[in-house]
Amino acid sequence: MATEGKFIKGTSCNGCPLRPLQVFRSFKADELAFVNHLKLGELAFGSGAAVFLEGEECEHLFTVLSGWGFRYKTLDDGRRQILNYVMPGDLIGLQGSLTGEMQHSIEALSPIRVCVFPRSKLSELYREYPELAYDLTWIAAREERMLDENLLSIGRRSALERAAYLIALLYQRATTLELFSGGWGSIPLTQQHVADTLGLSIVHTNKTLRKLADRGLIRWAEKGCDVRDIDGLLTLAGWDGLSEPKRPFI
Amino acid sequence: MATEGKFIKGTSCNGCPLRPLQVFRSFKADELAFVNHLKLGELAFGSGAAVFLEGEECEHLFTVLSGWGFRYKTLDDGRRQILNYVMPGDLIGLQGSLTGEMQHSIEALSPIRVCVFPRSKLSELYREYPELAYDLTWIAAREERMLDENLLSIGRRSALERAAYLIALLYQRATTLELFSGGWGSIPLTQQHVADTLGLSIVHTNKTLRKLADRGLIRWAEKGCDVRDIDGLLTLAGWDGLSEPKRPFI
DNA sequence: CGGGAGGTTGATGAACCTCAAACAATGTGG
DNA sequence: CCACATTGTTTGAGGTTCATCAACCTCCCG
Repeated sequence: MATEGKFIKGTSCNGCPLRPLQVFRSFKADELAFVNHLKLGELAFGSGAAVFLEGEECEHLFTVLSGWGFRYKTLDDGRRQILNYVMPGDLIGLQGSLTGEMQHSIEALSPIRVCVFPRSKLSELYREYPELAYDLTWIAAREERMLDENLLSIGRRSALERAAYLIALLYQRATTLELFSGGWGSIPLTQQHVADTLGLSIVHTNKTLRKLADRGLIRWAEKGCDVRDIDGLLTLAGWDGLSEPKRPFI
Repeated sequence: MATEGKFIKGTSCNGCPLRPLQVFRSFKADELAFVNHLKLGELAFGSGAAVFLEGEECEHLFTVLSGWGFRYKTLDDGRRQILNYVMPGDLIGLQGSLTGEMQHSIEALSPIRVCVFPRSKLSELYREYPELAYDLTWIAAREERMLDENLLSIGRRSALERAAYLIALLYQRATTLELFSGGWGSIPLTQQHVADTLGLSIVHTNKTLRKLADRGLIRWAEKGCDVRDIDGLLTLAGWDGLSEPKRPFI
């Protein structure tokens, strides 16, 4: 896999698949026009492709249009920590655009399409569209909130609670985005990904997931995970669940 | 302790203790005037005071002027995770200002003074001062970067490496702010704080810190920690150290 | 003088990691 | 078509790391 992204030029924001979704706020006409003006085109990555690599210069900002990915960092000896997952509507590369160099990597979990913006036009955005600028800050703050939750989970929850929290979170995020609507869909993960998210070894992750499956909370499918009992997961994790009101995206 | 904050009205930005520091970018005259216009006054908290509590409505933004504090979250049964430390120049309450309700708590580690801004004037800032707006996003992205590092540490480093990383980080952040200039200063922590940051029990934290001390890397002082060998800590943690160019603050 | 907060230490067991092996599913080249 | 490699999952054995419990100690303060 790990294919380079394929570039698709000149697609308009009018047919954006995100815009109809309930979760996202609607744009005013001039904002939409401006975002359309920002947009360079789209990129498509195959499953397993590197969207960004740590240390790279970052000329572009991406908004995910479809597909799953994950952000991660590694230590020198190869130990990997997954920081968060990226899903449709998420903005990626903002950190890099502000500081010049990416401090983390991003990899596609499934085939993924992103919308491409040049970072050179960011200052124009800040000057001309204060509400979009506010949205950017809001988006950064949302990411921060997710990281806070994640840190709490890894630092203070047991392996079983952690796994329950992770799967419940991914399930709810995906549900809000209507990714599972119309029948079925699995969370496209390997147990290695789960392990690297929870800070556990793959062996212990396997045994932990088995416990969740034995309790009827999840089912491990071919290349992924199905949720069987979301309330059970939430209870086990001691978590209230996701509350996301209408939110901005760019 | 845990005293309520004492409010001090009408202090100007001209005498701001942060402005002379090398780390911070300088303001243009009109920006400075605007920030001064934003500023309501200052608040002083005693050591151990609650600056913010999770779930609170958040009317104000604070910029730390002096002192140390920490951000944390807790699970229902009381387990606590420290997410990050706040030091002079850090903006706190941004998350809450954007989403209405604080998702984490902040407590003072030492006596702390903060600068108070009303969140109601944020929209004015975004409309009139795009560069300050950009700075706000930048600041949010910086916090995100620190959380990424933290997550990597807790998820994938051993207890000893984690402790080394934490102390090295705090030491370097403090050094950049010239907090230890002119002789001596310790990082004002208890071992309970270290434990809640690293996701360890207090007993094991104690044994881990003892190992660092036995190796001559740190010295545990009365109510705090002195760094003896910063390079040793960095090597042990497998970390390059902090690289912070001039950065914005509000 | 007593009490509380913070630090230190040892014993014991649980949680988790590493090593090792095996299995199923899938794809590849001959 | 089969032999073979690859990727992902599963399981057991044995060892390390870490948590919990229980003391005890020091320092500081009322």
